[in-house]
Amino acid sequence: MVDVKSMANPLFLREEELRQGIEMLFFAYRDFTGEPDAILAEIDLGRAHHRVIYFVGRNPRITVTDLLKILKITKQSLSRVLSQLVNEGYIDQTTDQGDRRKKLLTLTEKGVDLEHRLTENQRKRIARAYKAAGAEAVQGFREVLRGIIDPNDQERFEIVTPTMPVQRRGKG
Amino acid sequence: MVDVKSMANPLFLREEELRQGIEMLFFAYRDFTGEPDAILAEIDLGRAHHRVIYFVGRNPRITVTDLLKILKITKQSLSRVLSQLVNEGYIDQTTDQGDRRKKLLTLTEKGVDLEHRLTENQRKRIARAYKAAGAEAVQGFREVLRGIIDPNDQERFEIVTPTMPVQRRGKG
DNA sequence: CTTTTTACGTCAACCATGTTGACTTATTTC
DNA sequence: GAAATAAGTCAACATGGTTGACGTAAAAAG
Repeated sequence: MVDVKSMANPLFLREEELRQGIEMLFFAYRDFTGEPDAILAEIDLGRAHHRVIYFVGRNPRITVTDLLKILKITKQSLSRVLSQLVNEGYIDQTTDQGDRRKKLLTLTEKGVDLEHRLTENQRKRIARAYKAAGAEAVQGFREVLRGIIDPNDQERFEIVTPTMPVQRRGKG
Repeated sequence: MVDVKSMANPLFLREEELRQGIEMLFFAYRDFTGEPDAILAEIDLGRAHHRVIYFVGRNPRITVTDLLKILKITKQSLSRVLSQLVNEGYIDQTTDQGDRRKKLLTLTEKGVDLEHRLTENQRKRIARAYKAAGAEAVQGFREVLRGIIDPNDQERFEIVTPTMPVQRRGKG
């Protein structure tokens, strides 16, 4: 009887483990976002611009409203960075011909280039971590992280069944 | 031959999977930090105060310098929130008797109370995700997240061998 | 066809939290 | 005694969020 709490809870939901989860998220996010900032600073842009460029790149022809839903910021706040990105030729705005109230946002070639430069570090960081941990750990990583996200946005990350079926232990 | 890239790379390090990793981190962190902000707003504090309270709670008698290393912000920036927290009775400062230059920071009872209120949501969120994903997924989550963190801080999260030994596949 | 709603934009003021730079005070270490 | 360390302070500034009010064009609803 070394650890009463863990005996009582087979999923190890001890305070300590939960706190480590909190902290790992903090450290991971801190380090994850740290690197692109140097590149951004050189061209007088900030982290907010990065987020916009990223999600426009990921969702070509996205509307302003939909972008706001992803970022969960106000339109006034978005406006500041978005208009800058349009003015400086990173993003194109076109009117939706089906609904002419909507403006569709797309990265220009210049925008795509910047996006790649910015996320290169992040992709490498993730790739390194994935490789070190192994495919099975990646699957667990995805499942837990998905569970942390608000239900609304969880759909974005359907659990992908691996190409080569992996036997799962526990409730499979 | 449906997916050439995944054939060539057994660890599924495809662009798409990496990007999903990037996005999941963004969404998880966004939602994770979202909830405590409401509580903080009521008592005229911000996220920065939360971070300080959290890490002082986790590291009683921590020095200012060590706290700065965790947060990776400037002392001027920390000073603003820290002095506020001391003034309002959330944190106690005592002089280290071994090295009287150092000031040791500890949560007061009031500070502990607030810390609990603030992290309650986050702990529940993590616990929910852990429970839904299962112990094995949690292990993978930890391994990957740890790999994302800068080497300097990885030591904080030694891989814990589970109470009940779990057989690992791959390089074990 | 008029009204209402939606999508988008804009001006203005404000706040939180980060930065750099310069300088001070104790205290400890060399 | 000099140098390094721990902490604090003042000032100016940048970024990126907020609320509130208001305007315009287009679509949807009545």
